[in-house]
Amino acid sequence: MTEPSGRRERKKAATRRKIADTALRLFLEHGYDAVGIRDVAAEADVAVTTVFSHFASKEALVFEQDGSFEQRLTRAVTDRAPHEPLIPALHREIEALVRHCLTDEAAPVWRMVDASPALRAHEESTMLRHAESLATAIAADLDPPRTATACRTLARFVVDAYALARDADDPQATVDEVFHMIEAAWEATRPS
Amino acid sequence: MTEPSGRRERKKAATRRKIADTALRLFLEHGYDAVGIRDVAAEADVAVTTVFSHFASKEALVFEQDGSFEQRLTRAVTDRAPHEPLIPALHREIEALVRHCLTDEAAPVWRMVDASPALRAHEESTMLRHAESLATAIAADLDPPRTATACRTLARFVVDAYALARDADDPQATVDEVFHMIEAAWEATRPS
DNA sequence: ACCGTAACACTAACGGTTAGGTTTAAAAAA
DNA sequence: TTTTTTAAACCTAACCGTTAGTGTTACGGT
Repeated sequence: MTEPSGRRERKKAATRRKIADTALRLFLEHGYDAVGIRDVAAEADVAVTTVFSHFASKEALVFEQDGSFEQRLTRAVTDRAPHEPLIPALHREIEALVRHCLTDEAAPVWRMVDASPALRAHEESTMLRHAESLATAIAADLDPPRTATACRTLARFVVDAYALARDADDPQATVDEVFHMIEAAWEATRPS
Repeated sequence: MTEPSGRRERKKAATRRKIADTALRLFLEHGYDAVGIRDVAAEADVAVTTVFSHFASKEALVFEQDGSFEQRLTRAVTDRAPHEPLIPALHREIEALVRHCLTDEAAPVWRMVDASPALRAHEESTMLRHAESLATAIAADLDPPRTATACRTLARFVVDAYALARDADDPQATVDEVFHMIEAAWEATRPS
């Protein structure tokens, strides 16, 4: 059909990035609740409707490039070294993701998220969606297969590890401790 | 101070119940999204502001008597028979709670909740709040104490069991399977 | 009988979100 | 090139949940 070539797409992407950048800047400067969509639109020099044609909601402006999270989780399962056990691979990936949240670049955003109920709620439900796709990735990639329930449960436990570690005093240690429990839970699903 | 006696309180309770009943009826009849707060207020013959003086949000109209959930979870921990192990007590309670959701009375409401993103999001975040208070209840009531992280993790796993069972094909079996994993995870936290 | 106050009402607005219909400019067709 | 089509962005105006401001009523304590 339409070969993806050209100015139109570039302009669209530029508009999108301009909106997202402007929004994040304003949010961090003045606080998420203090900045309205109309403010974002004005500062980015676009119409309000344009904002919503690029982003489904105000919260989505904050989690702009969050497609990566789901990808990284599922790839940690599917792209791992042959015969590498599942849990350590997930352990490593969650640890990396948690560490990324503590970056100087990412930390202020997460502080903002934790401060806003709307943003927290949005994050929680996207986490659950991610857990679902992680569950299917796990189910698809299992040498001795497990129950669908076991896979779904593991997936939820894994995203729990992420969530728990993110607002723990010692995120690093928390990831390890939770994964120690996850490992045991997963062992218990071994078909005898 | 003011002894809680009399007509005023009765009238207030009556108004509250009338609003909640009307709202739930309209929601089930026409769908949650199709019914506005103004519709609820008109049908209950109260002002819109009165609705919000009794309920914090539109979603709260659906989860009217949901204070019981948190209580039942924490009481399953604190009020259990002396020396009864923790996990089976939680197992029984979650099983009972899940079974309650499948009641002819409660099932349509949950179908409605599952159909509405707003309601789902609301439920998810209240679940996480419940997990937090369950975690403190667990931490307070432990013969050989465990890490705060271990308690929080267990609490989240338990509410995961509830959530997973509620939209599983065989809720009963799912509760058992998830709790089998939880039991193993909890064993792994035993101080050696 | 009186007063304080809790419950409710009314109006008007704010902020996120969407629908309707128009303009602009890129892409494809002629 | 010129024409036609299409998709991005615009504007206006509204809808809906929610809240603030400001009464008004009637219950309860004195």
